[in-house]
Order: sequence, then structure tokens, then C-alpha cells
Amino acid sequence: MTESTGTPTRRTEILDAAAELFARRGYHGVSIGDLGRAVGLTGPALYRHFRGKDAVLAEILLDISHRLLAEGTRRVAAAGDPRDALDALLRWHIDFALGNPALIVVHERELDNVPEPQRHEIRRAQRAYVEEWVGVLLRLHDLPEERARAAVHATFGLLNSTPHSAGALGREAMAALLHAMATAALTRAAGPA
Amino acid sequence: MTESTGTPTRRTEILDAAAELFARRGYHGVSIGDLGRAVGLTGPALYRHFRGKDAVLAEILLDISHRLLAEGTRRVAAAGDPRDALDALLRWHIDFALGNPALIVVHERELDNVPEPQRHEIRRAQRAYVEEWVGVLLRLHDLPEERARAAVHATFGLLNSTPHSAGALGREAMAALLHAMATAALTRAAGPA
DNA sequence: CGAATGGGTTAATGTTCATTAACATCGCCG
DNA sequence: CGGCGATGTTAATGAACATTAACCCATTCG
Repeated sequence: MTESTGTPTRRTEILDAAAELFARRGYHGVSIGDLGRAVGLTGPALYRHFRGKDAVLAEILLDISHRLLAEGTRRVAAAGDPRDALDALLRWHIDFALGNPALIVVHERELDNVPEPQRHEIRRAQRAYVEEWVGVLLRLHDLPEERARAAVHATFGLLNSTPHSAGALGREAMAALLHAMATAALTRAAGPA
Repeated sequence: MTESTGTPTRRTEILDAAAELFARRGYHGVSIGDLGRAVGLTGPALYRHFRGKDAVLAEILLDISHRLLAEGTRRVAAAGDPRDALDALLRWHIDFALGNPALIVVHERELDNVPEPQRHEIRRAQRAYVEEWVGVLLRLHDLPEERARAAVHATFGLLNSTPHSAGALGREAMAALLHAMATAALTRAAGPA
């Protein structure tokens, strides 16, 4: 979840467990003791790996926001035309959301609990990711920028709803459904006001 | 926000302030002291009006879930055909979300912090509200029930995204945009898998 | 060998918090 | 007038929590 490459280390073990717990109970609803217990340790052991509870959250959010942005940018650059780019963004975001529901939830909710040096960086990455979408949408359709941004945010709401409706649909069916709905919604957003 | 009729009382003042704070910082991120201060009192004054912090949250969620369900049911019953019913549901939900962003956020996130006798009742109302939508969708289009339910959840995600993108668009423009996007998404969800 | 280092543990420490107790004020009704 | 119920206040209580201290052991490496 946290490192695509490299050995699973204690750090990443903690990060993964923390993401799961933060998603389920919220940052303030999880104690250091909970965090330690989740990886078979006592609470204070965490300080051997992180400066504190908020540093864990910060690292989680930095990782998510950077991964979303990096791969989003990559896919847009690799796409032939805006239509392909939008499709690639959709597939990427849906894959990520279906594969990492906890991360999506934490990314959506917990920014305010990140301490200040890093909060800005996360915000920056989040905004850049949104702008990647907005840019593609504007190249694809003729609509006001503010409307495009609102449409993108609404689409994220749709795509990120996954964690809350675990789904009796299988993963593939859900992915296809979300793709279809989001495409229709975005296309319609570009239509007459 | 909390009582459509009747004098604004201390209770409702607290409930409104609490909803705002819970939405912004999360249930665990708000103290009794914060709650009191928000209405110009000290923390313990709250116990003259509620059994405890969780009772405040419970009352907020009971109110929201009941209001959503009651008006949703009313509008569906009043509608001529499924097409009108869906339109009425959309308008209702969008109006509610745009008019009460804090309530939508709390409703979405804080159910787990409600103590048990009431959690069930809230869940029941939430589910019934979803089923109202699912029923209309099934009457309107031919699609598997599970797919309809997933589509409704995704649509809620889209509509409830409002609070997170306050919007440089005006309220009316935003309402129209959400309505258009949601309709398109739901229509598409009913199409070929 | 032997010391340093990494990664654990259990005991403080000090804060914040929810809740309760004890006490005050005020308006109404007898 | 007198009392009482509603609504506040400040002080007390006890639990939970984040963080730090003090201590321990294994591995590595000189």
C-alpha cells in the first residue's frame, strides 16, 4: 500500500495499519496505543520510527497525494488526445480508490490534522491533481473554468464514494459502473448550463 | 437548521453549533468546552440540556436522517411517475446539501460515534432513504437491484461533494450543475453494463 | 571481546477531557 | 414574602492520552 518497491519494513507496516485505523475511526479516534497494538507492539514503540502521531498522518497524506499526482500527470502526458487523457485519469483514480479505500478516506478527511510544514505541500499536490483533471476537461470541452473545477470535485465525490458502499458488485463491475457514470456526468457538465 | 417550526431554544442553538463544529473538526476533535463556548456558555452547562456529548451527536443524526427520509418519501408519493419522482428526489437532496453542508458532512461521517440504541434507528432511516431512491430508479429503468443501489450511493457521493468545493459558482448554478450531472450519471448507470 | 546501535519494554509525566458536585441567580407562582 | 425549578458557574474527579525517561537485549562490527 505504501511502498510499491522495497522490503516491507516496520515503518510501512505502521503506516498501513494507521491508514486503516484513521479511515475507520478518524485521526482523533485512534490512540498511539491502538497504533502500536495494530502491529503487535506497545504504543511508545512508535516513537522509534516516527516523531509523533501527526508525523504518521503527514507521511500517509504526503504519500497518497504524491502518488495520485505523479501517476495522474504521467498518464495525461502519455495520452494521445484529451479524450484518452480523461479516460486514463478515470481509470487511474478508480483503480486507486477501489484498491485503497482506506487511503481515499484518509486523504479526503484528515488534511486538517496534518501539522503545518507538510500541510501546504499536501494541499499543493492535491490542487495540482485537480488542475490536471480540469486542464483535460477544458481541452476536451468548451466550458467555464469554474464550472469545470466544480464538475471535477463532484466527480471525485462520485468516485470516492466507493469505500462507503463496499459493494455486492464485484470489483470489475464496480469499476465499469463508476467509469460509465463519471464519464456521463462529466460530459453532461460540459453541456448547456 | 434543526427545527423548521418553533422558537429557537438553547437546545437547538447547541445542536446547530455542534453540527458545525463536528463537521469541521470531527466528533473527537471537539470538546465539551468547545461546544459550550460556541454558544457563549461554559462546558458543563451543556449537561442541563443533553445527557452527554454523544447524545448531542445522536440527536443531530436522528434529525437529519429523519428529515431526509420523511421529505424524500413525501416527494416520491406526491410525484406522478418515476421520472418526476427522481427529479423531486434530486431537487430535495441538492437543496438540503447546499443549504446544510455541515449536516451532510456529519451525517456522512459520524454514525459510528452514536451510541447503540439510536445508531440502529439512524441506520434504518438512512437505509430506507436509499431504498426510496433505489425503488424509483428500478421503476424508471430496467437494471439489477445491486447495480441500482451502487449507482445511488455513487450519486450521493457526487451530490454530497458540495461541502468540499464551496464553490465560486453561485448556489443556483451549482444546484443546476449537480442536478444535470447526477441525472446523466444515473441514466448512464441504467444503460448497458 | 566489547561497545555501539536499533528497536523494544514498562514506568513516569503532564495535559486534556468528560462528567459530576456544589453552589448561585433569577423569574415565577403560592 | 418565600420557595423552587430552570439554567448557569466554578471546582473536583478520574480516565485517557501523547510524549518522554529509564532500562533491556540482540546484532553487528571494530
